[in-house]
Amino acid sequence: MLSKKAQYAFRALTHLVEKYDQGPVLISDISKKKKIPLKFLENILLELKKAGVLESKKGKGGGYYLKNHPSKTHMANIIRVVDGPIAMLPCVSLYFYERCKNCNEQYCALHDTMIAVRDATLNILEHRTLQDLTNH
Amino acid sequence: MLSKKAQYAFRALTHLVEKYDQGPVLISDISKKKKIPLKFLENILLELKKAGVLESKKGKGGGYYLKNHPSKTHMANIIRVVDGPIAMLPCVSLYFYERCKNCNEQYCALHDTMIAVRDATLNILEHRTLQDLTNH
DNA sequence: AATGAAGTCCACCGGTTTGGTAGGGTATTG
DNA sequence: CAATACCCTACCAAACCGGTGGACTTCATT
Repeated sequence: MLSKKAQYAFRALTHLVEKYDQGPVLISDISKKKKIPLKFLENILLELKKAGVLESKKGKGGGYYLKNHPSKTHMANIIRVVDGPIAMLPCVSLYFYERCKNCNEQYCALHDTMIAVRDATLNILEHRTLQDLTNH
Repeated sequence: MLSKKAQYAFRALTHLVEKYDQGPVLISDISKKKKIPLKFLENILLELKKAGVLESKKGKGGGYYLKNHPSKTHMANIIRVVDGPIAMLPCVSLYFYERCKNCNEQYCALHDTMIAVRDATLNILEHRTLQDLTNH
């Protein structure tokens, strides 16, 4: 399940997509419009900035804005930044891989199933972008 | 990500599939063979029994065994019992549905993407069974 | 009926994560 | 230089996770 943080992130990003190319947006503005706790949102946006999804500008007239065109950022990317691995097991994760100490056996029974799940999931999440968040 | 509990569950079930039709298997036997903390395993097996996946027999010569043929129990079922929802959002979960209070909007942007992910995932997990755990 | 092997049940526990709050520091810009 | 707005640290309660302990039932066997 996506954490609340990730859901907040998507809501905030939706707002930023709507305001794309209209200059920086205040945290407090996003917070009010999308009803996200201000200080919590601050952390989320900062994290997204560090991950290269957002840019920010300080001082008067400052705020947050998308670094790239909405169509350039995959949903999978957002989830990874905020919630971590998408795969169901560390040993089948592409970005958070860890050797599976439990499957000492050369062949882990769950392995190929979980790879299949991962691929099916990524096939969707890596083809949908932030732009899709406002298509209606 | 699957919890350790779920991973233990699959390991234990693998053992029970191997011993299918050979009578009840001791918890302690599974614990040793699969290196799963005994008491923790106890909880897991009990949970699986309550969910109708396993049967047990008390007293001497007792133990746990699969209630149905391995090909009759889907992996999705196991995950739901042990870890809960498979879907990434409560509002797109089939078995743990909850109305999404955040998407007051008629149209939640994430909704259809997450439904697609859910369907792709279930398409795999509901077609693989416990029997697949030992195919090698 | 007594024994003892086995599952059942329930409470608890320490650590981590999650969701959230508070308050101040620091950099930028008008 | 002061207002603005980002940045950082610390803290907190509640839930969850992985795991343990101990008492209690049930049942086959003798």
